[in-house]
Amino acid sequence: MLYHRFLSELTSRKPVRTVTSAQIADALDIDPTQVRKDFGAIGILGMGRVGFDVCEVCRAIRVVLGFDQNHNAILIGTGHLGGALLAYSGFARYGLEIVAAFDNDDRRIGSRVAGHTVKPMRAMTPFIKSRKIRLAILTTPVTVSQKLTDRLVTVGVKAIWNFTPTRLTVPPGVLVRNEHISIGLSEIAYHLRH
Amino acid sequence: MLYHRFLSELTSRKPVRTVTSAQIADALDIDPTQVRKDFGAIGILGMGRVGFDVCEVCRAIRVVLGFDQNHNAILIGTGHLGGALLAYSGFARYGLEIVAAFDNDDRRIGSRVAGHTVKPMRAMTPFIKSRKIRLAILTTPVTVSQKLTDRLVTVGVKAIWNFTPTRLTVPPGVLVRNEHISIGLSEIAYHLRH
DNA sequence: TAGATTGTTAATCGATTAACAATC
DNA sequence: TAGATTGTTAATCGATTAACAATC
Repeated sequence: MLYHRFLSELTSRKPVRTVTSAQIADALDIDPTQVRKDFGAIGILGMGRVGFDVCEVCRAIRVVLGFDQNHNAILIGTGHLGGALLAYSGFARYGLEIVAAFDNDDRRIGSRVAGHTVKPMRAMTPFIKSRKIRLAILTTPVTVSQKLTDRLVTVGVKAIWNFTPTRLTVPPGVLVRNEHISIGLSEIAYHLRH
Repeated sequence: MLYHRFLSELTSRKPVRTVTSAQIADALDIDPTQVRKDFGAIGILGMGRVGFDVCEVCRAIRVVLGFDQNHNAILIGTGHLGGALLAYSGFARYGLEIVAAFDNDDRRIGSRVAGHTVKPMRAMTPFIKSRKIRLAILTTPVTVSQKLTDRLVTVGVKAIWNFTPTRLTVPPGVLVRNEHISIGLSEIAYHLRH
């Protein structure tokens, strides 16, 4: 992941063909052996004396991370954070497309947010089924997130990107990725405390 | 961090006095010895036969994480994401208060966002100096984030909470915490790919 | 060829887990 | 007292680092 970011930054600055493990290790402050091990693990072989082909590495990492496949997602909860995510244009780069946004609030339903017409909650289940949606982004109030999760799971959603500060319980086979702000905050608070 | 969240959830459900390391370990799916080690490391001693005092543990964790101290922060960039963060009411719980919001856009300057009047960028440096701000939250376009960071650092900011998808370079002693969406996204994409 | 960089095996380091006497 | 849970020491495991022959 960090490799991918570093390599895209590298190529965006000036077009380079190859990098050595030492260069990467220096920039990312890790051990060069580590880099070679990691690359080897995903089946990339370097070339003696010149290093690794940047394009080849990038491509392989994208495949491993799953960014080469396109995923359709729905977003639930069009408040501040939901709106910010809908407006974010960087998802396409990683193969993610938000294809619909849902909300419970009558004042929001039917309005347009960042190019999406907000749909009512009752339209959610049929939508998931017909479009075979497997990923849902949760930006709702905490009070409804667990109930909603249960509903999503029963209609076939396989991954939930949880932006609400709740720990969700799901059956095995379903992934919950928590994006909880307080983890980052704790690191900062710790640093500021000296 | 995870401990803290688990314990607050536990007490919010029903008021319990003590927990055993085994209970915590079960819930968080780790080894009970690990729990005792961690607690020991921050100076918390359990009681034989009954376990640990919940309140005492929570308090100690908050101190370690720095949540007991209050920090004033400024936010720069009042777009979608900036607005969402300004509207988020959960920061107070962790001792963080956003005391001012800045933007470059004339249409936004002077407008009110979630109770804050957006200030122009030229007011930023004097504000930081007079209020001795040590933390800045960055929700600007990527094009200006590094330049802005340099300015912030020279006027005394010690920590930057970076929500822009750029790797920032800072002098030693300054912390950058990156909140990059693509890390979470890669985990999800990986799972959906099976 | 000479030299730089790789892939891989061996050694080190740290963190996680197991075991158990001490304690309330 | 008896039993459960702790703190801590020892053992295991994995991951990181070092070393070096093979390679372009």
